[in-house]
Amino acid sequence: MAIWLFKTEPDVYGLNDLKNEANGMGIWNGIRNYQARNFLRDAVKVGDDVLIYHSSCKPAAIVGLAKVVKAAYADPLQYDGQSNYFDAKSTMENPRWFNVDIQYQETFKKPLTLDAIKHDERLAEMLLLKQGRLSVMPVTEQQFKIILSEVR
DNA sequence: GCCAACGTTGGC
DNA sequence: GCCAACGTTGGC
Repeated sequence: MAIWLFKTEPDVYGLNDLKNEANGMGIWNGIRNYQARNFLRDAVKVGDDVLIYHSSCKPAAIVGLAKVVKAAYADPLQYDGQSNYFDAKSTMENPRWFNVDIQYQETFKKPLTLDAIKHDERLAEMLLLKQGRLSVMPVTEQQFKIILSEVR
């Protein structure tokens, strides 16, 4: 089973929004970056752990945990001409963009800030630091253990 | 297929 | 709100 980090802006859809969904289950949509899309479509599986990271806020931090409850399916908004997520080049036969569904698990007692991650040499290899703009990325088992030991 | 222009992300 | 990094688009 794999571990992922999903970025989101809490002003748009944060960990609390997910928590407040029925059964804590929400749709992870709006991913419009090919590298992130490829992870979502090809590698994110039911049961995988998902660290939720809040970006564009103070402080940017890993704030909680969710798990995948539904693997990739085509994002209906890519066909909706009224939506910001509309993509004229998507077809029903060949969707470009995918969603997964995740379920709220936990809010960390001590969110792990970006600053703290930067200063923890054990986490220096995290893709979060290496590729700042990627919004869906894998996390190693070892990194996951270190992170959990810091936040609970 | 190169590369300049442009748009977006996201930390600060 | 600025701007660096970097992904995408489109002309050639």
